[in-house]
Amino acid sequence: MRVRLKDIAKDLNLSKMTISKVLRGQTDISDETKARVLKRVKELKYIPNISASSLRTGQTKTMGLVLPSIGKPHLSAIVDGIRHAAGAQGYGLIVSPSQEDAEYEQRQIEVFLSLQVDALLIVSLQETTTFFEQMQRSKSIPLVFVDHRPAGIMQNYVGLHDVEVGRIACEHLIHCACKRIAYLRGPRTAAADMRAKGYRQALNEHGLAVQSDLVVESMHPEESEYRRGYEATVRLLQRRGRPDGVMAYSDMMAVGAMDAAISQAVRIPEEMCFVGCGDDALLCSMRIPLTSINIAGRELGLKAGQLALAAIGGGNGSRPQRILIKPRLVRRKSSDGHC
Amino acid sequence: MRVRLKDIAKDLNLSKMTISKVLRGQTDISDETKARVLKRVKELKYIPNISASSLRTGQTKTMGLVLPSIGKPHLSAIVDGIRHAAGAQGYGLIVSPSQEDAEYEQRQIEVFLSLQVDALLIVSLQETTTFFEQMQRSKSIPLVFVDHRPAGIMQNYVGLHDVEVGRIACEHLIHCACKRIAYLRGPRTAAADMRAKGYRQALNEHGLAVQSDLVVESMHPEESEYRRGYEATVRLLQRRGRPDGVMAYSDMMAVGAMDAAISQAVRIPEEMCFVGCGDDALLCSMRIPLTSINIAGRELGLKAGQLALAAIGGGNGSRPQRILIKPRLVRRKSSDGHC
DNA sequence: ATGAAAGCGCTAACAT
DNA sequence: ATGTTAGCGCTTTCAT
Repeated sequence: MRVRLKDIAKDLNLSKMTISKVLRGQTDISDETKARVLKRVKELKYIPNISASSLRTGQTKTMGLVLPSIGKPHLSAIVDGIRHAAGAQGYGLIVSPSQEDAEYEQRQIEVFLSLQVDALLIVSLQETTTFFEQMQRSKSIPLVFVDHRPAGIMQNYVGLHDVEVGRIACEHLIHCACKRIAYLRGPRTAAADMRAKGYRQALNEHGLAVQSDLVVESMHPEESEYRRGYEATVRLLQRRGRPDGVMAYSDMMAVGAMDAAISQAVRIPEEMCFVGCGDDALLCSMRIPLTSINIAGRELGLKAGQLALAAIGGGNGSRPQRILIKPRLVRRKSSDGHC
Repeated sequence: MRVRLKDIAKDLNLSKMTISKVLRGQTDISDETKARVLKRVKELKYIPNISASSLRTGQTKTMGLVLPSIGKPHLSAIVDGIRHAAGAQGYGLIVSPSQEDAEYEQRQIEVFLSLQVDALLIVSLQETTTFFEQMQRSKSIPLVFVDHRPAGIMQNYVGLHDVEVGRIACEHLIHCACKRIAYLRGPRTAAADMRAKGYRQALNEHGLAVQSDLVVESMHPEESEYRRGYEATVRLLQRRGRPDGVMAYSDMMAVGAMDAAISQAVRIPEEMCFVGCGDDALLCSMRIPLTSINIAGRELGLKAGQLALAAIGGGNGSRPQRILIKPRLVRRKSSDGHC
C-alpha cells in the first residue's frame, strides 16, 4: 500500500494534521518536529494524493493542455513555455493530444475536467467556440486558447501576430534589395490571410507594387509541401521578370522552392533570396541554410501559461485578454547575399 | 458551481446512490428511472469528479505517459497507438513531456503518481533503472518502458527490434543488387549498435564481406544530421570502388547523403540506392522520394498500451514482459531502380 | 428497485 | 505547538 499521511503520523507519534501542516509549510510547527517529519517523509518516499487534497481544497495545482498532435516541432516550444510558467508557480502540466480530431478534442477536455485541472489551455481544432461556451456555463475554469483561434472567440487568446509574420519576411527581402518578391501563400485560413496582408502592407509601405501573379496559391493541396513549393517556383521562374525574392508560408515550402531554383542553376542568395517560416531546426540547416521567421513559441507558451495562472488567481474579476506575440527573423545564408 | 451527483438527485427526487448506479451501468434500476437520469445528466452536462471516485475505488481509469519531447514525429505514432489501446478499454491517457531532462522526468512521474494514474508508460531518458526500482518499492503501479530501454531493465518493455532495422534495410539493398553497401551509422548507443549488427548479419548471410570503411561514424556530432549525411557521403564517393548502396541511421542523414550524391551527378537509384530510417512523411517526400524503414510506432504504442492494461487487470500475477516490434520497409524511388 | 450510512485521504476551522 | 472534528464527492455495503 502507498504511504499516507496517517502512516507517517503513526510512525512519528504525531497527528496527521501535524504532518499535513509541515508539508504545506505552515509556520506554527516547531523546527524540530518539522525536521523530523521532513526526514521521514523523504525516507518513506511519501507522495501526496492530489485526488484527496483536491476534494478538500478544490484545487489540483495542475493545468491541462490539449493540442492537436504530439509530432509538430513548433508545438514543442509552446509546451516548453507553458511548462515553464506553470512550474514557476508550483503547478504541474498535463498534456493530451487530440490526434487532429475535433470530436476527440472535446472528449479530452472532458477527461481534464473530470481530473479537476485548475485551468485549461487549448490549441483547438474547433472552428467555432460554441462547445466552449456551453462548457463554461456549467463549470467555469479559466480557459486559454493558444496559437489557433476559433472564429468569433471571446475568451483568452494567446497567438502569433500573423500580420507581422508576413510583414517582417517581406521587409527583410526588401532590405535585401529584392524588387520582385513572390509569396508562396499557404492554405485558405484566417492566419494565412493575415500573413498575406502583412506581405502586401510591407510592399505598399516601401512603394513597391503588389503584383498578384507573384502570390502563388497551392494548386494541389494533396501534394507534399515540398512539392508544392517546388512546383510553384518552377512556374515563377518561367515568368517574364523572374522574382528575386521568395517568401513561403512554411519552411518546407521554402526548401522545395530553393531546390527548384537550384535545379535551374539560379544562384542563392546572389540571384534570388528565400525566407521560410517556422525556423525548424532540421529544415533550416539543410543544403543552403534558410532564413526563417521564428514563431517565438516559447514566449508564446510562457504568456499563455501566465495568463492561465493569472486567471486562476484572479477569479472571474479578470476579463478575457488577447495577446499577440511578435515573431522574429532569423537570418541565414538563403538571404545573406546583397543585404 | 459544478454539477454534482447530489444536484441531479435532488433535481429528480432520487437519492444520489441511484444516479451513481445508473452512471455505472448497474442493472438493479428500472428502465424508466434509468432513462430519466441519463436524460438529465446530459442536459446538465454532468462531468464526474474522478478525484472523488478514485478516492473511493482506488482507480482513476487513467494512464500516464512520460516522454522526452512533444516535437518528434516518430513519437506521435506511438502516442496514437497507446491512446487507441487505452480508449478501447475506457481509459484516458495523459501525457507529460520531460523536455529531454532526466531529472525533470522524475518529477513528472511524481506528478502522475500523485494524480493517481493507474499505470505509467515511459519513454525514459534515465540511463539506469534505479529510480524506478525505488519507486516500485513504495507504491507499485504497472510500469511499461516504451521505445527506449535503460540498462539492466527488468520491467515491462516494448520497443523496436533494432537488429531487424539494420537487417531489413541491408537485405533490401542486397535485393536491389547492391554489392558495396555503406552504412551511415548513428550515435554510439545500444540501439545504434544493434542496427549495425543487423547490417553485418545481413551481409554475412548473403556472402558479402563487411568492409569496415563502409561503415561511417559521424565525425562531428554537433553538426546537423543533414550535414553529417552529406559529408560522410562526399567522403564515400571519393573512395576507390564507390558504394552502390547507402543506408542511414535516420531519414535526415539519408536526405543529406542523397544530396551529396546528386551534387556529384550520381544518378539515383540507377547508380546508387538509398534507404533511410523513420519513414518521416515530410522527409521521405522530398526531392527523390526516400525508401525508409518504418518504425511501426502505432503498433508499438498499441502493444505498450495493452501491456499496461493487462498489468492493471492482472494485478502482480503477470510477470514482466519484453516485446520487440518488427519494423517494415517502405519502398520508394530512392531504391527502385534495379530491384 | 431504491436508499442510508460509512469512509476513502486530505485539509479548513476550530480547540487545547 | 499540536490535535480534534467534520466534510469535500463519490462508491461499497447493507438495509428496506
